[in-house]
Amino acid sequence: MTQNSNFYNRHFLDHISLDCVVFGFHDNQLKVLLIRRKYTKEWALPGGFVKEDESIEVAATRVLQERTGLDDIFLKQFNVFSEPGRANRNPTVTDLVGSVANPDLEWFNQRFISVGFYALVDFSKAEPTPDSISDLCIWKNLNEISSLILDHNQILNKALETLRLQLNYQPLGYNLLPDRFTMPELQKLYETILAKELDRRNFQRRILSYGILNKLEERKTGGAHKAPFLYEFNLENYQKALQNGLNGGW
Amino acid sequence: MTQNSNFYNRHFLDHISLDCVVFGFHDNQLKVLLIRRKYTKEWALPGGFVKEDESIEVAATRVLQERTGLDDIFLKQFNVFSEPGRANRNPTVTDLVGSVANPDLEWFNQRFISVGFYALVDFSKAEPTPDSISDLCIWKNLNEISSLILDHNQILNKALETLRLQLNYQPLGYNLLPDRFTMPELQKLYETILAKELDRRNFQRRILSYGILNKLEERKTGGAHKAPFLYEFNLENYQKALQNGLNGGW
DNA sequence: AGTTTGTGTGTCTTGATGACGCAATGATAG
DNA sequence: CTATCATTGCGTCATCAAGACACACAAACT
Repeated sequence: MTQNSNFYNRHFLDHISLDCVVFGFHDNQLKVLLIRRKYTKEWALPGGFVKEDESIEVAATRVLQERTGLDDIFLKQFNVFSEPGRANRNPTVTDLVGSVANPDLEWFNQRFISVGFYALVDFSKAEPTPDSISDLCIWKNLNEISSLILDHNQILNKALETLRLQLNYQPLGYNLLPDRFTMPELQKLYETILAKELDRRNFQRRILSYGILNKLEERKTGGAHKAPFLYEFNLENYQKALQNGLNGGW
Repeated sequence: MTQNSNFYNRHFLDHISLDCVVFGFHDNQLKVLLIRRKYTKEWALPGGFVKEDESIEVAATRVLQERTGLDDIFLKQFNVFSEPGRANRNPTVTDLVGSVANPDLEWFNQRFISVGFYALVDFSKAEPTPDSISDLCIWKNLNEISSLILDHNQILNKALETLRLQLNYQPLGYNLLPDRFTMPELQKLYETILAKELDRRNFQRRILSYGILNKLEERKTGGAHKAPFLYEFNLENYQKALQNGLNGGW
């Protein structure tokens, strides 16, 4: 009985993979971390496999550490992708490495069931790093992402949909914005995720009513036009809001 | 390379299982479908494995068909449970079948990563049926469920938590109540899931404002006290509400 | 200095929500 | 047969959140 297989001398569970939709925010644009396969030059979500002694969350954390250099990433599993059809579209071994010299690489040809995670990271702190089968790992603007391998477009869309839902009962921004930020920046983040415009004044009133922000004395200098105030997240209340939800319907 | 193994002559993927938290509603009580292991007499959630040609959703549907006799069940995956510690607590083969006569049964001793589903079914239409390694399959009142095998208590709690969250932006009841029902019955369903009492009059106003109910002329006879009106779900609006959400925060 | 553009703050209205009142109904008890 | 009682139907009031919008202020550019 083989419970696992070798891949570059590491033990992974058969049939189980994970894919990460890593969101970042920069230049008022929502960005997603992508990797590019060495040989096919196709784009894909960063992903990985599960070691013998790892939970799938630990595995995802490890993968993200490798891809971004960051620990302590906000991570959430949101869906399992398991259509048998996924496997048909799996890259062949040669797609991945360009040769089949290593018999261990046949391991890639099995059917995979993939657990989707989405992650929120501070754009400025991440250092995108490709994995062994990729030659590029970079941020792409959400609206400039075209065709990804396999069902990765579907995974990305589902992640966005989930993020939008979560927005309704969870605070957001701490993991995506720098420590100090302006109200327009926070609003732009919301608008980008929701893909719609919000009223400036109503947005501010609502966000402030959650009590998750500290208003600073300082203003953002350097920009053209009137200098906006800087804010920071009130971590204590932010965590509370994450746990208890924001509005709570019933 | 073994991509799968035999178990009673059927091919399942290694390492992957699924567990279902099946909710039903009867006698103003929220109930969960449980099975009892033949040899250890321990209680567990109904579950199963994934065949070569199945998605995990199809596998869960098949399992639920076998356990309840029902097709077209409301089903939703809500979490993946993958702690390596789960495996340590896996039942031994002898726990499951009482002997190791069949070498295929060693298959159970591998590590499993389990996808959790919750299901909502019409209590009166389900016919609980045990699987091959169980001697009982019955409904248990939510508040009378004690210790389950492995991490099944944790799975159940997470399912409940998810259900409560969904309640905030999705209609609920069509899958759990008979075709025609009274307002107090619907309210009791909500109260049971939320584990708190709601104001009768405010509940009615709010539920009716969603436009997912048709009020019938008929009243429920037979009960002591004033006869309440009967309602049915407006399926068209109900489906719309499922898709678009109820309140929509932003 | 006036214009432009974005920001800070406030008002008005509408609608949803929570708390609660009261009359009507239908079985049951005396 | 009538009083009682629990439950239901329907309504009111106050509060608060949310959308639409007005106006003044600040910083840079012409």
